Amino acid sequence: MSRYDPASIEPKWQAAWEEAGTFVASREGDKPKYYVLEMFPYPSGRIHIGHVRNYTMGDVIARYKLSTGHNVLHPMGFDAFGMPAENAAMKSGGHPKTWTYDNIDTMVGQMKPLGFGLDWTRMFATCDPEYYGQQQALFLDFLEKGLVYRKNAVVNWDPVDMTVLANEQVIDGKGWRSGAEVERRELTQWFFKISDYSEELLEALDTLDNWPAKVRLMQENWIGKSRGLEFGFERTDGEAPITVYTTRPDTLMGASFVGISPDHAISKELEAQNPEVAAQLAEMRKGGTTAEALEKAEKLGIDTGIRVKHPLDPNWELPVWIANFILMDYGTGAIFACPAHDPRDYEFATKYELPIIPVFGEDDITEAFVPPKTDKVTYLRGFAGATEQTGDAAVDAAIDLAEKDGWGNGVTKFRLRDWGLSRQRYWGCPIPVVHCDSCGVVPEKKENLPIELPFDNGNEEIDFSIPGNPLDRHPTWRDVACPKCGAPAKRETDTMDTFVDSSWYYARFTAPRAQTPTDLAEAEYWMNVDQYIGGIEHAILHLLYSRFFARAMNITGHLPDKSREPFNALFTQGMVTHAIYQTTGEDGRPVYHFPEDVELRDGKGFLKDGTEVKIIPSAKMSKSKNNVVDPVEIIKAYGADTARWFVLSDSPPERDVEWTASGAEAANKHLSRVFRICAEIAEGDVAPTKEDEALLRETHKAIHDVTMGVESFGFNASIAKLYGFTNALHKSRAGSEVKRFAAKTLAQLMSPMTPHLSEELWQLLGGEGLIANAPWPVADESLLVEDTVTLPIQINGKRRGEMQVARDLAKEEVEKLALAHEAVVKALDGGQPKKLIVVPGRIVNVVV
RNA sequence: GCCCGCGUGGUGGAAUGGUAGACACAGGAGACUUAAAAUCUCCAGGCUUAAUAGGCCGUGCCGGUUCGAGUCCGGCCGCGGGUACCA
Repeated sequence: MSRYDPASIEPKWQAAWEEAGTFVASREGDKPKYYVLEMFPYPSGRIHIGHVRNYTMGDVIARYKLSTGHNVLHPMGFDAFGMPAENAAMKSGGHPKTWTYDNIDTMVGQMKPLGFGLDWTRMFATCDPEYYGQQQALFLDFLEKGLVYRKNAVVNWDPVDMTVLANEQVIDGKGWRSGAEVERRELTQWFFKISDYSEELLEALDTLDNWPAKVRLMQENWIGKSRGLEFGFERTDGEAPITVYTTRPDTLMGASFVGISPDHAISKELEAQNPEVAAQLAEMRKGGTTAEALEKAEKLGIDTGIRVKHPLDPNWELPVWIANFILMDYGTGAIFACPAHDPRDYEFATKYELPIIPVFGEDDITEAFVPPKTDKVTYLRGFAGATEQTGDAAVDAAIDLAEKDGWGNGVTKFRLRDWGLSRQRYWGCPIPVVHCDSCGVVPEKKENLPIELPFDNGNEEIDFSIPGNPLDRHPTWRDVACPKCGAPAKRETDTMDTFVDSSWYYARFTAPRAQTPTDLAEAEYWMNVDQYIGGIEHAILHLLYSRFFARAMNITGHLPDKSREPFNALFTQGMVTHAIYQTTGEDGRPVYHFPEDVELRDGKGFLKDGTEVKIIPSAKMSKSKNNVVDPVEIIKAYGADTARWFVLSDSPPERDVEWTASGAEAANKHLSRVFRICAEIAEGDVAPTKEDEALLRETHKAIHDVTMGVESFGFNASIAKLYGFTNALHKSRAGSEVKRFAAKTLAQLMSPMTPHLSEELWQLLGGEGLIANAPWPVADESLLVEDTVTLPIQINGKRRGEMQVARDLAKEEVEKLALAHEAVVKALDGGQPKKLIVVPGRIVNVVV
């Protein structure tokens, strides 16, 4: 009997699938279609174990759907633009393009041996001119429909390198290379009008039944619809009033001061007039642009000297402060502060000794009191509605009053901001417009697309060793004739955010070689994505941007109406995490070490030279943190099926798993065992026995349970059942015919997870054709029900015994049997039960 | 800071509000073997007990709802993800 030898069987079956075109998506026949998509990878250089887990899950679905009679589309590509390629070029020379395509080659080379049922004929990378040229066409169509515009926005500015930094490149408020303190600076940039769709994107969340509730909740909070009051504070100096927006108008009697953003028009006016204010504002603008940095920054304020009148009491004057925690992007960039009921206002008021006046609750407070708006509270200084009411009711009453008295308006606002897509970087999709002195911003002509990135600068490769955007200092690329008037003009040198690339790739996969962004007939057939699979880290940005893009593509005629929500079902798989090993470099910034360089002793980690490293447990695998685990060694040692089986077993797919190297060997042992058991059965010649029926029942139970697991993303549960079924098959003394049926079924049930082994077993057991094409087994319902069940007996909720009863035994009979049970008799001690609960087929609980 | 999750044996984890720990890993005992590997059989939450039976404790911590809570509710603690230029 031959042994399980993945090294020989895996390439054999991969070749067989390729030759048969098993996974090439086809529209043939009148089969239903199924589109399964995993979030495509960034070509970082090597695939890691998280990719294997992600793509194996998608492959299980794809192969399962193929065997249940679907035309399956299961494509793969690369999200290939982005900073790491430029960083690599900066660090070790070379060109982002060669770096990226080399990485893609490597990764495809690593993925193919895993035997994924992918349609490789559709593969593309977003950095292919063929792809990004169509993206430029989309941009031009969006521009024409008013879905793109320009405005000022704040970026991280490194004053030493004279360059824009990504948030990731700002570490503790300092530039990652220069170490200089970062400033916030305004630039004119391109924006998608996603905010026009705030309401629709919010409401449509309700239709996404097959999305995780937590993702919908996160998007709901991100879109952040709020109802509040907008009103003007009259200035005592007679200048134009300051308009504020507040979601808590009920706390107006607790007003302490009016706060304006450092980027507010009044702040800028004062900055121009007053050098002292200018200096203080410069201080406020230090640090990064992230919400976290802004929120956590020490509260800073400047008293403008301006005074305003309280809308409810003309004799009450409030000071106007510039405050660094107020965002210009949200509301009107100005607020009234109520320190008693807002933690940030409280911190600010305490620091600058401004009044703190409670509006509801206790009159004597030591921290901001912020109960949920649905809670009823007692108003000490209410001015609208009842004395005792919920925050929501009080807000409504305050808005009504303001509108009735004519000093304010109830308005609905969204937190969602327009999507800034401009990036001052080389390795991205060029924005296809030209800046002309006389014509202004001129769209490039479609026939000139793609506007390709220049590979070199004249005769030499583009230089990435100097900070800044090489496109900006590339005259032959940058200087062009205006497409409209022909006069000398300059190409836009900003490129697009890489989120643009990933916002429509799912649509492109339906017709990856089309001469237009999509082919409507193909999109009509294959869209929507029936099952999208990816990491929870994309819950907000990528998924929201994609939802917006699908709408924009529908409006511009590139997608059918049904695709305005492009992903019918979403599954967010957990991440594969791994500890980060960190020390601190001479410059005070963190240095990350590879796991193989760290020795673990008593839960502490040490470098070879004995330096202790800080261990940050369970962190997302990230190339920049050097904690990525490479699956190649496992594949080499045990084969692809073992790797696939292993990443699916044990952990529920939605949960994070901490990577450990043990266990792979065990998975391999199990597959060898399955091979051995099946090979023996293939050769067996035993007449039917009285155990046949029992094995038949086990087989049908396995079909049922494994199928349920696959359908519900419970792959770990499916695998647990498969272990159980394998053990049952191994122990069974049934005849050869039933055993062969059971073994063939086992091979089929395993085939989405371990396709190569299953093909081999299928062949060995005399199955017809490829197992990949064999119809999925169907469980015989009549063989699933057991005649008798074990009923646990509880006394006061604690298990005290059990009894065997017929499955459909009447409730009264069960009660009678339970009361006669030894443990119950003892507990009752002659008395009557207080209560008797019988859950048929489940449990009996006696309360004494 | 804010939003969203997660927390169960030595380990990964199972459990429509109904027998907590399925299925595995690591471990232990035995069979086979000259021996080892491989394979096969069995044991296994903690405490109590010579052992078994029995009992008690036990799903991060504190409290609540319920006949019954890992599961639902409230409050903490810890860890992770996102936080709009990492992808």
